[in-house]
Amino acid sequence: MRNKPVLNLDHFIPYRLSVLTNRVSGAIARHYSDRFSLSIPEWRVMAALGQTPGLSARQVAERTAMDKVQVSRAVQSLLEAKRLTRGTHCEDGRVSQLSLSPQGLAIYKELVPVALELEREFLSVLDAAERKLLDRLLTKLSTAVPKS
Amino acid sequence: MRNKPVLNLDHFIPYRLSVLTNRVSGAIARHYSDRFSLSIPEWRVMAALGQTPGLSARQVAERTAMDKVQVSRAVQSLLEAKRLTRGTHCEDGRVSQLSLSPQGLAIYKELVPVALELEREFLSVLDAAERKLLDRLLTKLSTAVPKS
DNA sequence: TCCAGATAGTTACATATGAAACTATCTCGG
DNA sequence: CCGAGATAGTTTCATATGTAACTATCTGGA
Repeated sequence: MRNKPVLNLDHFIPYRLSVLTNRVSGAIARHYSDRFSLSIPEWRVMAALGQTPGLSARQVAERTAMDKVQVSRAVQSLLEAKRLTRGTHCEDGRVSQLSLSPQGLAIYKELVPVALELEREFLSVLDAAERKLLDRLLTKLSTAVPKS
Repeated sequence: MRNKPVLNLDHFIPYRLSVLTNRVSGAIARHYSDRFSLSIPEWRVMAALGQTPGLSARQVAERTAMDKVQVSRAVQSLLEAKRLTRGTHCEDGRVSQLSLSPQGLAIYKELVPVALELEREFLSVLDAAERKLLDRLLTKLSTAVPKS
């Protein structure tokens, strides 16, 4: 006698991951959108360029796991807000070179501590060993899903 | 001498969670959208009702962490596709009673094993102890983020 | 040198989404 | 019994997003 197969959402890991992630991202996004009206893609682009200035749009896309259209749009609105500068690679006219402008850098410097503090709060329910473990589990799991 | 604050995305847990989650959700979504052209919200509604028939829209929203507009739209398109039935609560005319139709149930029964298999694959890089740990960490972390 | 791909980035279009306003129904105090 | 909220669910509207088509530039082989 086969009983009907059931999927209990409360125990389904992909679902739980999704709910948790959306809440965390939402909470962080609220901070920087309130303060600087930055969208999530915009903030990601800024974070990538704050870490590594001079990246091309494609490189930003790779590092942030965004697609190139998203990056293109975020770059455009950041340029309009004068939070980014864009040059062209000297040897390849297709490639852009993006960096934070002074204004962009100022925002970045103000937001980084906020982001880190929110992460700290979020992780505060875990002790040091658990945090290390979480890091390790995320690394392992990331290898298990296809990049695209 | 203060150096500039840096946020390394590769070590920023909220960001890593987000990338991982989007890849996992995307991989799962591809399966059921290819096979039955179900959107993510639609599948979530079906999963909730497969587990607990007769829920109201609000209850579905609570259980799936979706907002009521999303649920309303998903329900509407599922009704059009005859994958759901809707009645009205006998004592409160505002409240709907949603269940999977026979067609909906057939789809649900076909997709549940697929979802579980994808979860199994996803978790296959972890051993049993690590899986238990992941479960525990997710539970703990979920208590650390505000519901809305 | 020239042209058939490849690649970087943008644009256009159709669809998805979220916030706020709206409708319908219910509840409760007077 | 009636009217001021509360609640369930829908609709509207403005914006965000993904896919596919497009432009511009580069590369490598004939």
